[in-house]
Amino acid sequence: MAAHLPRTFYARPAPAVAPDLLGHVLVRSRPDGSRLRARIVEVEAYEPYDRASHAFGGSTARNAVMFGPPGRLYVYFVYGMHHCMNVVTGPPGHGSAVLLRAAEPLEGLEDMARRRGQVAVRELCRGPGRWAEAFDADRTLNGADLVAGPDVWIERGRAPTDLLATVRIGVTRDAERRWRFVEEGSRWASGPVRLSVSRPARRARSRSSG
DNA sequence: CGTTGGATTGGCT
DNA sequence: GCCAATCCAACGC
Repeated sequence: MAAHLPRTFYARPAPAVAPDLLGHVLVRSRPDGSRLRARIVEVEAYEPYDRASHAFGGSTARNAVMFGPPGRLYVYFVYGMHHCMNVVTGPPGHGSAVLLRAAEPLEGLEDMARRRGQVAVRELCRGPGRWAEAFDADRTLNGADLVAGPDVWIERGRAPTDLLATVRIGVTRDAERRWRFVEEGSRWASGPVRLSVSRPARRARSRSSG
């Protein structure tokens, strides 16, 4: 099997780990022996001195995993109905993490689609809430070890040719930090994948139905 | 294809 | 009480 990313990979600041995660593959082993696999194309970094982070203000019952050792999964519940998956980074006690926002589904697509409902393959893991649902991730997965645990891990994948750093999505405080990292041009991402929106090449007169 | 608002729980002030 | 690291359907053009 492909090599897991080692603990040292995660033991760095979130804004350093985040872009390095692009291209690697999140794997979840299912009880029946099958696997879910998806290639990471979009992530966001959160640091404890950053008011957008759950860790801002210190450790609580909800965010305690963020303050534990790096290389664990931090799963939280939001908006009363969605879960989001994060990778804990930095030295123990630091309180930083990388939000997993979007991925290209590689294996177990039928399993994902069963939970996601009748949606296009493109929609299976495009967005943190969608990806968590596709991977059947809830708070029972909170704290799972990605390095030594048997259930979920990250293996090496093909690095992107180019990546883009933009502002984070849905963030209102400390919103100016460009800590969202996305594989440039990826059709699997949940937000902008280009620096500027290019004007549609509309020659002469446009046709009625475009 | 863009924008808008509702859903619905729980964490923290 | 307030509002959130979101998603989706409904609308208007």
